[in-house]
Amino acid sequence: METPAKYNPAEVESKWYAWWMDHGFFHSEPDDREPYTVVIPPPNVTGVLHMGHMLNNTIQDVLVRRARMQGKNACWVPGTDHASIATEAKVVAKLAAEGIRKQDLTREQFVEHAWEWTRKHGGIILEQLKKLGASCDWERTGFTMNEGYSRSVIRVFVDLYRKGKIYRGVRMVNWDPQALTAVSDEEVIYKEQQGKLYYIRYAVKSGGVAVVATTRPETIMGDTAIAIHPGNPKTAHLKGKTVIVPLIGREIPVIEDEYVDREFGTGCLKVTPAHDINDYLLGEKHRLEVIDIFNDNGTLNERAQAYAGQDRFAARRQVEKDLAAAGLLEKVEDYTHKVGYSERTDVSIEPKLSTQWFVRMAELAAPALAAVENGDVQLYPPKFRNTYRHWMENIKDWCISRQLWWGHRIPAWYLPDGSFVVAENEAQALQLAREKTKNKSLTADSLQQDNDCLDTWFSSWLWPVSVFDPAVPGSGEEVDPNRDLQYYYPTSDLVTAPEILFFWVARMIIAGYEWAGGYPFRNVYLTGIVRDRLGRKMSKSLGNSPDPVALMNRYGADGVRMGMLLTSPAGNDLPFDEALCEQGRNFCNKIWNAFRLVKGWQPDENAVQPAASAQAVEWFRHAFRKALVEINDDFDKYRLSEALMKIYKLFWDDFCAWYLEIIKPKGGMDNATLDATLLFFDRLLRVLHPFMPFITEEIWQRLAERQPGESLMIALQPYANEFDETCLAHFEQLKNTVTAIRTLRQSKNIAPREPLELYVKGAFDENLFPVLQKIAHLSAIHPGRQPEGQNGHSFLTGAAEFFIPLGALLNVEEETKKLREDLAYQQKFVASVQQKLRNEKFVQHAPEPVVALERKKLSDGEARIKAIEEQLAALGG
RNA sequence: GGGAGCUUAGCGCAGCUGGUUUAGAGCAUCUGCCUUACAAGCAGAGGGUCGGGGGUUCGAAUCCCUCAGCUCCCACCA
Repeated sequence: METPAKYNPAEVESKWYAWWMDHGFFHSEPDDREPYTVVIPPPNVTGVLHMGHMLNNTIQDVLVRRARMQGKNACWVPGTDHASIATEAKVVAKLAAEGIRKQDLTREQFVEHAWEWTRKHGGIILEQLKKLGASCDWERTGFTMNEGYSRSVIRVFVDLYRKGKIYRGVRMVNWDPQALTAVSDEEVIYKEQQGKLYYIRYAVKSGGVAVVATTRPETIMGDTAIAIHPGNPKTAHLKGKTVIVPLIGREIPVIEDEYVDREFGTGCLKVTPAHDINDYLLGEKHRLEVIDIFNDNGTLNERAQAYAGQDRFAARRQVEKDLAAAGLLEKVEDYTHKVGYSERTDVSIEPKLSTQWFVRMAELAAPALAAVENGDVQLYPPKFRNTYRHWMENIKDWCISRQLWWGHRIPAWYLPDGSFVVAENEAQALQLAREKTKNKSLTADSLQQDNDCLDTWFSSWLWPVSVFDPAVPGSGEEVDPNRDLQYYYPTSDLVTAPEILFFWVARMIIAGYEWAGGYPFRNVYLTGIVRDRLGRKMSKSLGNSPDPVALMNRYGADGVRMGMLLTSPAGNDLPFDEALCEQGRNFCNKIWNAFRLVKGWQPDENAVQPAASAQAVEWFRHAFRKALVEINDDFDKYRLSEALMKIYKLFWDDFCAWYLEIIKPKGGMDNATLDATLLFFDRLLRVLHPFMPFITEEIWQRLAERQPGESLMIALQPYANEFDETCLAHFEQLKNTVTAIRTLRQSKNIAPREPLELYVKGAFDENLFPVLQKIAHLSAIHPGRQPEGQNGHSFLTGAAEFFIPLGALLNVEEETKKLREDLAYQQKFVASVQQKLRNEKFVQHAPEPVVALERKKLSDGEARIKAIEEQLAALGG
């Protein structure tokens, strides 16, 4: 096989991905091995790959590939989420562009359009993941609207209903007037906004005036009271009075409640129970009338009298004008406040009373809270435990109905009398309805299924269960023990964004305990949020996200993977910078070139292994082992970027810059060294493979003859062995010595290969002399004191003294100055250590090893001072 | 308003239960090199009184208090 001079990622990546697929390496079936399972956080079915996905899926792939190479039965389940609001919004927009309005379609027609859209766009994102190298088991690709999956969702709903954990109720919900649906609290984004505070005069029936401050003057038509603080003298004169709502002339009472802030505005609060959550609570408490003045689309209704039909914002301006004209507007102040916006449509949320379905959460949440508290489920980084606890302890009931068509339709059927039954299907519903009404002649036609869909998260929370077992035991019926669920559940690691810790992670844990007998995953790795250079979150709306596919084309998938991982410790934000991908690409290039070098070495049967090579092999063996131990430790702690950085340095610095340079043959390559080198390369590729799957497979296949179907991705990770610290320390000193010599050459303008002589005195491993001689380009190494009467440069590494004769090259003055500086530094150091040791309290209180260490520092320092003084003397200084 | 976290070289970070660290890598920067694996490279160098102040201790980047700045989560004062 010829080795191309340039590494071509595009070609290599598509080649190996297809080959891996052909050989079924991604597919998993239960067997005797230990399972390692990951379920993908399913992206929106019509979504497009963004940087967040890149990060998230790279991390998952690293974990999965590594587990596979540890001999585990790795199974990474991919799939997509039907994402009801997001998808429905897209379909509505697409139809609108074609001149079709949703309200002109039947539910069935609309859903068919949505399916068509899903079939067309769904899966694009999965194809993009393949380009990244994701080793998912594509035969298990899931979808939250699959038949089996839908059945689980419905069963779970029915099960919860029967357990009394689902109820229907009138509640204040976050209404999205554009999507015409309620959205959950979590889907409301509060934005700081420049608004106005209007001071409005309400006439008091018995004479006088009450001034009320509000940001929403258009809601006065829904006012049913004015509230004051019972202990506020400023408003005491209003107690028990009746006031008249401006413009519409309705009479409303003044109520007293401690909720009212005496300091804010005028101390007088208008109460609009239908349009403000706090007012609603006040209204409930004081049994106030509730007057809803809005239509679902945000326009005002007939109860707003003259303003009926106007949009809420237009009405606000009109009301302001009319109030001003009537002399009822005392003043208007600028006011900054926060307004809730719908995450999906970005229109401002209207608090609205409506009948919705809710899940009672408190009891369900208890085991899920305990799971994280007692460590059954580990969060990485652990700081999220606090947030998790806080949320779970204050959990509120979950509004699960959405006024949408795309999604799982709520399995409730209304009877002619207005009551309802909940069942898995229409037939069962009919049966229940007949039993309930004792009317055997009731027909399906007389049942009307609820029009709403379930919140997307009501299906996502079953993901780790349902992808393995579509038939969740939800109805209380006996379900066949499921082979896959038993084997793969609970999953091992979940990798996701912290922003959906509550949306999704917490609810999956809840669902796991409720229906699958335990936690759904052992570890949760919460990734950072990918931001742009300005620190803004990358998002489609800002258009500040680079196109991942273009990035992969430019830097190779391996390069981008490395770029994503290098600086993304769990839970920290990742300010994305293309330079990181560049670094990744450069590393690929380095690996490729190292391979070209090694591949070019032909074994020479007659060549004898040089001493330097033997030493280098011995050293690198230990260096590799040590790095491996540290890398394994990093993995155990989910410190992937640190693990990667260690491999990066191991390969680039230790393997390429030191090891390969030392063993580079001048003539023929001996077998012993070559074999060792090929083995090292093989081991390095194994450790690298989870991070950079493509280039490692390409090189591994070229490194030796392989059997058909043999692949690095199913090879085993090396085992961590004992390593020799002494050997590593000796080599470290060697490196420092070489660096000192190179620095000397640079400062004296001595060419790198100009031979020099070296005198060594003191502790230095003589076995390393051949290595030192070779890479420092020395003509000779003399053990012993520097020769008398020669000018030269002296330096220290560790406890060894070195001398290099320089003759005329040496600038005595400069050298003396340098030595004096060094001397001063050492003296200061020794002085500080002496001071410490003179401190009786230190010697008494500090543990013995610490004191001994200080003593050693002192004696080493004194020895160095002595050596420097001798050198100065030799220079005649 | 409540809670959590962060602040260490130009940048993004590591430094775990205080003592082999008078602070560590990476990238960037500067200097010298086209040395037949690699200029997407090689060799070398510089750069931080660990946000400010106080305390505990023989000893603090590390523990405590306090101030300042930033971030996130929760709540949503009209």
